[in-house]
Amino acid sequence: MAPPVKKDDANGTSQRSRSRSRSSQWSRGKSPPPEKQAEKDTETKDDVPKTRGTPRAKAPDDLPVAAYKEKIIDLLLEHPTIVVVGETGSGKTTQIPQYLLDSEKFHCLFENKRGLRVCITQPRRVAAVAMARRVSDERGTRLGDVVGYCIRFEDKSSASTRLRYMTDGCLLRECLGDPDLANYDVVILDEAHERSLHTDVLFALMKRAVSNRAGQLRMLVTSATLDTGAFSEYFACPVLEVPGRSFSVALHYHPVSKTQRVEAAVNVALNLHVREGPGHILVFLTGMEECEQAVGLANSKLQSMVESGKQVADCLIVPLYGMMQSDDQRNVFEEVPEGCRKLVFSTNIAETSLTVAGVGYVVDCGYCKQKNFNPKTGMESLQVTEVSQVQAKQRAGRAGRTQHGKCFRLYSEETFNRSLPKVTVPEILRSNLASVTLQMKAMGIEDVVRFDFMEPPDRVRLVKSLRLLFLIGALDEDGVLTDLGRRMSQLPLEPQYGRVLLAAAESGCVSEALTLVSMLSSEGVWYRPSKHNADQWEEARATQERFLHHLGDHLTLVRVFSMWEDEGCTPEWCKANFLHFRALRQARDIRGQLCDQLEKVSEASVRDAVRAVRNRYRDHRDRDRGRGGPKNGNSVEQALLESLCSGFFMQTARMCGAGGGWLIVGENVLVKCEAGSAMDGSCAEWVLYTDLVGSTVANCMMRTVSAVAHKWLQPLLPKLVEVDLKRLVGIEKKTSRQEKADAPKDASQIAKEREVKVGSARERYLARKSKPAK
DNA sequence: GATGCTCCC
Repeated sequence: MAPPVKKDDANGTSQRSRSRSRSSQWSRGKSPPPEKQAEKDTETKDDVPKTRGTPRAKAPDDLPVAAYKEKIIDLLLEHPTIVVVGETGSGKTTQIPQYLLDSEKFHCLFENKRGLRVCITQPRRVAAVAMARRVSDERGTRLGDVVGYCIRFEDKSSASTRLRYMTDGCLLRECLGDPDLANYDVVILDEAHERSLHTDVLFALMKRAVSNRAGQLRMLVTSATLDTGAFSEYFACPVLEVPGRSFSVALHYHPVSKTQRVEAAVNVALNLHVREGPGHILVFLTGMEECEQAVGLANSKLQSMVESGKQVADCLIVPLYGMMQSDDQRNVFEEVPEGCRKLVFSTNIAETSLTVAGVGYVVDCGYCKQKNFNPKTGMESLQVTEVSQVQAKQRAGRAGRTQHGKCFRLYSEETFNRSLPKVTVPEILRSNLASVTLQMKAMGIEDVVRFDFMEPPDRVRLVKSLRLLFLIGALDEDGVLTDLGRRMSQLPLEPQYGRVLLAAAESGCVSEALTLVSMLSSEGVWYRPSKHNADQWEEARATQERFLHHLGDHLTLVRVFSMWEDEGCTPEWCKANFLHFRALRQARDIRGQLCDQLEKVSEASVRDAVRAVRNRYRDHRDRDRGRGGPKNGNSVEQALLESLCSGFFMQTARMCGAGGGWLIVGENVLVKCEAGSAMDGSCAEWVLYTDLVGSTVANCMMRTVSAVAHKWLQPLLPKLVEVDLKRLVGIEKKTSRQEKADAPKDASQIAKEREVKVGSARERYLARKSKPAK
């Protein structure tokens, strides 16, 4: 463990009485040291070889992976693809690329004489950067020279770069222009066990590329779990196991009912605190509310223990979750004085993304939240789900990084073995595939439905994504990529947003559309304090209400962004207005990138248009400040909403009855706006939404909603019934056998028509019903 | 009667 840093305590109060006040003071008040620290750079990657004390450029030569150096090279000489299983701390991410780079005999394998080029993918940006830094240090070179990295917004590599660390998403995008990856001789897909969406798609693309390149492209897949059957079967390749180097973790099972998990977790944690020796405590819960609740609970329980005269050591109690203010998040990683224990209540952010140093005890509630996209309804839900066995092991492993640890699972061993799924459902089976499908089409993969995925997504999911791409004009009726589609694929966006930008570029609102799409792409602009803090919660609600635009949430977002820019893009303004600075800054970065890329793919000149708007805005700034925006702004606002329709006309709904909600087009589903929406309580005839959220069809809500005019939708809506899925999927055209297969389609057509009739009958009924009630 | 785990281009 790192030596404890002397931290002077301004209060000078006694160790004993401090436990409560200190924790609250640390988690809020004192601002962090004024170092210019990038967000979330506190992360350390599991694989980084540990060096004690001051960092040392040389890699420790006792890394477990070192013993396998020759074996890895030989295997990779012999097989185009291999899988390496290495537990945390084996050094695989940093060392293997160097072994390849330094091996004479490995170089001989390749015909090209430009020098070996290796690409190593990571699921996370920070990891890609950290790994590149580390390896560059070890080799004593300048970052960006022999060793570099490439992540969104930042390419720190050059023509001389041999080892290129990058995010999986970046490599996927690179595949667009270069499907066989001619730029590389070796590709290493790291952290494959995480099964990120992009890595899963890369599996398939790489398999193809390896075969196309006939021996001149080698691939190495690394995974942390032992469950590699799926990998070796899919790639038909050997698996090499490298031992890890972490401490043992003793498992304890302590089943509690699902509803009591927060309180139980707090009790177990406090018990550990009172009884056990050194080592911080990390508790896994499902979300922000639970973490905040647990912090409150733990503080008050500890307080009453102290009051009842119990001997309790000092303890810093903090929450940790992604949406936390960055100062607060940083406090979690600060050193504590000797003798003081950290008790961290965290979401699964601490599972892989962030590492809290010095953890000796883990409490695992056995649940996590998982995002799920329902292709049938287009609904996104966030569900509390049982963790997988792999995830549970990952959580437990967090206790054994620096010492022998203990892990308390709030479920039985039987549950672990019988009920928990072995692995987490891969993202590709839970996600909206529109973007992935479009990219594959753009790479020339025609038959997406029968593509050789390692774990093929649902047919419904794939077909739905094709349908969506057809609706927005990215594919023609035979599923062939259109020119419009090619341009959309070039933009790092969900295809629907890409469609909106391209439409906006033609209709004079491109600057506003760039702002809107950037705000939508950046997550969580609104700061919503925990409900446990009622005053702050209400203050936030009231403050945010002032931004609302009467035409909806989309224009509200545009307004927020331009006001922020107008106020100098400061974090202070964000704080005062309950907005996430991080999100706005991210939106600004995205906006810049999109502006450049849209310029390349759009026929109109985007940069000029944006500049013109900025100048106009500057000239009129003082006069126009205030809620309405520019006087002639109405037309720009309408143009923006109209552009929005071209990407989202299938996500619109019509007012049903008086105040009864809206009925989604083409579906028989009644929906409302999410609370806090600008359209909540509105009686706009037609609304458009960019997200639909909820857990069941019965309680789904529109999120980010705007009023739209029917005349904008009218020309677009007929497309909804025009789509012929069979043609789209690419099933061969009319044969006699085919005609038979068409019969059920007619039946479904009839069913659909009936559905529409029932829908309108229901609508009339609801309208009647709500009238006398008024 | 109700709200947001985490990443990525």
